[in-house]
Amino acid sequence: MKGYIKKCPECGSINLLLNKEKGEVICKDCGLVVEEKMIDFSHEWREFDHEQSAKRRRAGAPMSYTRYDRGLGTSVGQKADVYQLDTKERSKFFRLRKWQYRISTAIERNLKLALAELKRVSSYLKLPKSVEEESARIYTMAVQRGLVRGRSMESVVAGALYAACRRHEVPRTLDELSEASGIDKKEIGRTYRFITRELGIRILPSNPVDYIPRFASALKLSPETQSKAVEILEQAQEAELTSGRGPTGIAAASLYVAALANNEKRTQREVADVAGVTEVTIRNRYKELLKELKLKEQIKKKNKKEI
DNA sequence: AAGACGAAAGTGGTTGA
DNA sequence: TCAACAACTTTCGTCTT
Repeated sequence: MKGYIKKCPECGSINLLLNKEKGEVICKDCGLVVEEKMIDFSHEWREFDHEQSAKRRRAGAPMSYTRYDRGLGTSVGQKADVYQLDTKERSKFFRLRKWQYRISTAIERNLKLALAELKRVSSYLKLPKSVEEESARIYTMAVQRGLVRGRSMESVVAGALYAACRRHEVPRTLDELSEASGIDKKEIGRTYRFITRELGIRILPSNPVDYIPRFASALKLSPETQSKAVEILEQAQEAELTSGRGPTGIAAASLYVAALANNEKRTQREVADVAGVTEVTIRNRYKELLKELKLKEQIKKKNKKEI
């Protein structure tokens, strides 16, 4: 968590002060609270045996970023007990409750809506829990830093999900995210780039291999073909055919070639569709693969054997 | 007729002055 | 901030099976 904040978003100062007690990061120069509600993960005690540990442990259910209040909400009590108080106390009570309500309506109402949307999209895409949690965390930070302003909530949610997928190496294409969330692909890409830049999240370029299993199963290709495709992909990476190219295109071309070599031919159109690229891109990658890896011979040999 | 192939023009994003 | 550029797409005509 600490690693995400490098400088003050307001004045750009790197002079940040961490206040552990309050769980806040404050900019020394302009006073902006850069991040709040941080968690201190450090132990302030040590335990030497099971009994001590049981005595000292005091945490409850795990906190989840997928709950808008992280499962730790507070609300000022219900009306029932108010009537034991005198008039003065009672008005104080109502004042407090009003404030509580106002505070929660600001950030938390947004979060509540956003996280509902996030869960919806995430379950639509059948994303693992860890990714959902990560994206919720990213979204929460984006809200705290005011990055949602001027952008639609949904697009930021989609961007956060995309980022979380990439970080956990379960890549989904922008097209899939777009279909699931109903946000324009370009918009998601823009928001994704914006929030990762602003939050200083480092994302490795996605590995084409991560796409293979999903594409292969969508095309109903055999496991042999799938591993063949991975093999081809590795050769391609050795030959430095992969850098700078769209990972989905490379994955698609490898699958196409592998299917061809294993007599499970799929049309370029079919492969292109599941990979979310065009036939032309597949052709280009395919051509490079043939040229650089001399796969032509391999395929010919294979065909001869079949005959 | 469908699929594969390639050329040409257009798009959105990155980079370097 | 703008122009050059690389990757990718769209579109379309031609060739192959």
